[in-house]
Amino acid sequence: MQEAQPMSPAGRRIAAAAEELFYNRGITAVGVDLIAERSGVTKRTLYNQFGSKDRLVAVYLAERDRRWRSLVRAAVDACDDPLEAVTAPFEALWTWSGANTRGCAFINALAEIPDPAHPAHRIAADQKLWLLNLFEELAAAAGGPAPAALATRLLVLHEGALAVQPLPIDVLAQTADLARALVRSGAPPRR
Amino acid sequence: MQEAQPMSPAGRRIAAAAEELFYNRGITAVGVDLIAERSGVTKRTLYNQFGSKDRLVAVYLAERDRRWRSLVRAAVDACDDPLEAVTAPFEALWTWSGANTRGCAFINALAEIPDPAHPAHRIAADQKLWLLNLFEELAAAAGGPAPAALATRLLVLHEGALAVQPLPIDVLAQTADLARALVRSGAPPRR
DNA sequence: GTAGAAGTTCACCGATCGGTATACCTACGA
DNA sequence: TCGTAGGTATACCGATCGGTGAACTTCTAC
Repeated sequence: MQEAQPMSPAGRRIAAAAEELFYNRGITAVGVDLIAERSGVTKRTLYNQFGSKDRLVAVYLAERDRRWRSLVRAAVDACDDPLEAVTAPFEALWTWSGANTRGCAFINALAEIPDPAHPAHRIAADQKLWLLNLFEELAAAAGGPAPAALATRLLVLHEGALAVQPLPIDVLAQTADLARALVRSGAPPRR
Repeated sequence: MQEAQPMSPAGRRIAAAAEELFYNRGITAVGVDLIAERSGVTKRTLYNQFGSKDRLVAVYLAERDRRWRSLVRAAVDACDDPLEAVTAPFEALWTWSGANTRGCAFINALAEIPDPAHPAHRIAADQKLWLLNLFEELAAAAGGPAPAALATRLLVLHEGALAVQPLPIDVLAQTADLARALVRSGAPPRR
């Protein structure tokens, strides 16, 4: 998984069009013909570059994942205080979901692709597990009492904030506040 | 919207098959032919009963919503302590999502149906707003200081717990614990 | 005894799905 | 100068999509 995909100009245009369409309209609902037309490219070129729709879907998610991770990493690295760093992904979330009202691309992808054998399924699931792991590392580094439990709770908060994005309510600031409170107080009562 | 749908036997079989298929495979990915075959019914009958696929999708979500709400209502009503009642929906969630690993049907539907004008979109969105409203009512009844803010946070927790369902991690118990801690810390001691 | 609702059978519709075949054009490096 | 990689244009494939038309059966209620 180390390939830096030296995409051709046409390949990049296809990937960009695919991302916009897949995210905003859903993966299954968007046909390859439409993607080709939107990127000003022949269907033949699309298949020369990506081989199949499934592979294009995987590239779409992998590329989005890559960009998102680098945003999160940057937010974490910008923190001096290790306690502050734990909730940095929530700050990144603020930046990431600007005017998006379509929720999380990876959760949405899991909704459309139930098959665990599909490469796109793995990419989407791995993204969540990566974040969970990051939370745990950061929590441990901050010296809290139960880093794994805290990480689980932060992940739930994070995914919850994303999940309600399509609704006409503003939630991000409150969620970030709650996350910070959780981190500061250590992990609340184990039963 | 008060119709109690006196469905015919065939209609009920169609609705049952549609629910199973839509939930487990995704709405767009499932064709009407498959639903008809699974319910042992002709496509003609399906269209006589529901008129269109869109309407069948709406019925699928409405029916699921109805069942879910009655489960939540029952869980709430079973609580004597109004403080305990606030987190009753999390207990209902425990019952609701038995072996489900496909997440929330309504979030998934929103992922596949971006068009706000689609009836199914409204049903899915309304389900979340109903829960938000319920949380606020329960929080207010319990006498807490900021019921609206607490309700928002509980909704985020609830949706987060559902959203991570497809992942191989167990989260429900911890989320319910956190929800209870939130309620307890936000409300003044009873009597 | 008969009307009407519910359901079946089966053929059919145009559109779109993911994917392929063939042939041609063009810029560029050895 | 020539091969080749990247791209275009166009036509095509079988399968499936959501949806319809028309005639026939079966059961039930008035």
